[in-house]
Amino acid sequence: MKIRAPTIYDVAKKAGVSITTVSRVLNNSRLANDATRRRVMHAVGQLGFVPKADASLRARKHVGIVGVVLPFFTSPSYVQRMRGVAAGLNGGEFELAVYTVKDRAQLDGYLSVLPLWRRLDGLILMSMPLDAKRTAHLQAHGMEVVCIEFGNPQFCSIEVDNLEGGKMAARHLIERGRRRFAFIGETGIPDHIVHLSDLRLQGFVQGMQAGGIDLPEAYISRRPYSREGVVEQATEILDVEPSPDAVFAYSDLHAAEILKVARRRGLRIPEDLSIIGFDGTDLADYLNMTTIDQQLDESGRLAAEQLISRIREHGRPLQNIRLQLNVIARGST
Amino acid sequence: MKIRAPTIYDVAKKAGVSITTVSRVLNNSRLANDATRRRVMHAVGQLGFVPKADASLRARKHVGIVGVVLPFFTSPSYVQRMRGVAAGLNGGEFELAVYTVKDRAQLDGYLSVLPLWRRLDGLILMSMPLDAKRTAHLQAHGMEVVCIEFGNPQFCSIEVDNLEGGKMAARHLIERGRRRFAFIGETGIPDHIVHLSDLRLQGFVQGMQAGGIDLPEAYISRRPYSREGVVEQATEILDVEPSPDAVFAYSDLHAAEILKVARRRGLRIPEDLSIIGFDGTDLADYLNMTTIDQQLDESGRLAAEQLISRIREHGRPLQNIRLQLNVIARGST
DNA sequence: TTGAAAGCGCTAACAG
DNA sequence: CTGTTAGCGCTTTCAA
Repeated sequence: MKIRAPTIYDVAKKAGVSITTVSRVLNNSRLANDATRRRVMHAVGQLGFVPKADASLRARKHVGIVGVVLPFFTSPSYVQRMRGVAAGLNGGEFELAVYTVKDRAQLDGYLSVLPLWRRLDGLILMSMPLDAKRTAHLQAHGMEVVCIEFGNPQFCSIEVDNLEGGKMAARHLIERGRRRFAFIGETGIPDHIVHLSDLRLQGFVQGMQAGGIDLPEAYISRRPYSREGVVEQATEILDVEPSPDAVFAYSDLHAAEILKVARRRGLRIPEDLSIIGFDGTDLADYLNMTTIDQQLDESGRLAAEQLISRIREHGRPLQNIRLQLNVIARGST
Repeated sequence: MKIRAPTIYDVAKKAGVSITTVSRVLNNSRLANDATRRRVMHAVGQLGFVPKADASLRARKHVGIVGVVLPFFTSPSYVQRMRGVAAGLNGGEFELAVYTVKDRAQLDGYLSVLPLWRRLDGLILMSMPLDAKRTAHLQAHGMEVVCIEFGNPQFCSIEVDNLEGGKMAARHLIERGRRRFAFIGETGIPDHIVHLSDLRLQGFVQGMQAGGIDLPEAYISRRPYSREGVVEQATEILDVEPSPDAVFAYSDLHAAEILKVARRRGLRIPEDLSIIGFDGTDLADYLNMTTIDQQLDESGRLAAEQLISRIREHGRPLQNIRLQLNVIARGST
């Protein structure tokens, strides 16, 4: 039983000829006796031999693979985007290569090296910042790119108005008659990931100001994300006096954790405390939680579709799409 | 004046390093000082160097890509397995190619063609059945395989005792003093996906019998999965007279939906109705829901690790791992 | 973290 | 017509 993939050496041995002969037969050189040729081809068949180079050097117009670069797919928002991408790839004409990136250096490495190899027809960048130098590099090597959560006039992009999202949250809570607001978000996000927490907070503050409400520092909590961390954040925020009657969470994941803490404390939701998340994940649905939907699946699907259409026809006009945000009002507000 | 395309030798000379170092930089290996990396990339840019993919492929021991074949990653259980896989790939020495399969034909297509293609060092099959013919084909072409949720003596596999899982659910509910049980699961699962619902049901029934309890047909609901479908299933089951005081759901996703229906009906959980899910997903945690944990992340991680170790050393003994199931008791029971 | 040197699978001289 | 052998450009030990 062969374990390694067969090579021309194996074929040569099996056919009782030299590797040269095998090479010649495989390359249709006329320097090859017909009987020999048959012997070689028979061995090729027996071994199921496929020349290695052919496998990847298929002189195709494109290689049929698109890459997705993302920080991880631990959190539901990335998952739902990926789900959209998979849907947009539709049918499997393009394969999907996933690159999870854990720090700036690795990201830079991928961005500089991937375009050189030409093993990828295009790249979807999720929540990855892209400076002018990287952009130029990618363009110079003809790599098609779609950015999600990071606008870039040189490439297709799919974004959402995070500032407006914050405002929507504020408006929604104000409409619900809430008055003492709090925000729980992230900070210290590594610099290879796009940071949006502060933008949403800023919108939130603006939205509240428009309603004549203030957000004192004590009601703002930002910290690097971890499940335990959010529990602490929630605990601290709920302990502030007077305690808030509404919390806007940077993500549904944050909101879910806050909800748990609130329930454990015996708070009635939404009577004692309103909670609104951000993302529009399935999780929010299962938790019957109000959230700002940012059409995650759709963003992934669009990214894939745009990318493929640009791969097929390089001249296609760039699209910089801004998806609508919507409040999905549910039981937590 | 040479017209020849530049090679790593040229790059190495220009950057004043060895070809080894150039190779490492090009492959984004972590063994490469940042300054060195920059020097090399600069030389690459200057020379307009493009690595020859076929030479690389030839010299490589393996291509550095593992594939995952799975039906979709819509449901949290797949996501968590994928998360584990990503963790097991650890560091990016291997890239991840994802193949989502929508029907039997597509599965067969991938399984017959991927081993020939040689673009993959190994394959992780999630919830995919594998007959003798496919097995032989994969083996014949030296493809390393790890099966999750489907035992196969020819390959590494990672499984869980679903029958036992059903029993555990029954025992847990009996301990909680429950007496009128119901089961909500799936049926009509397409034949390219491993079907486990009935096995869990069977274990559930056995576990109940051991406790002297019966499960009449009316308390068993099976249907092709959809969110609305589960809502209907739950509604119907809760309408049976006398109504059940405990439900075992085939998956956490089912359980989540049932929980929602129960709450909407004003049932107190767990006083009026106990709900136990299966999977041990984060979702169950967020919902404070009891579940049978099957160590999803761990299964993915192990699969990746086993696969890589077999790729590195083909002779390594096959491992057929059976992971432990655990009841995670939470507020829903 | 780096480099020297021994491969990788295949093609291309060149000799027979 | 066929085999020997020296590369090709890149990767992978292994030792420093």
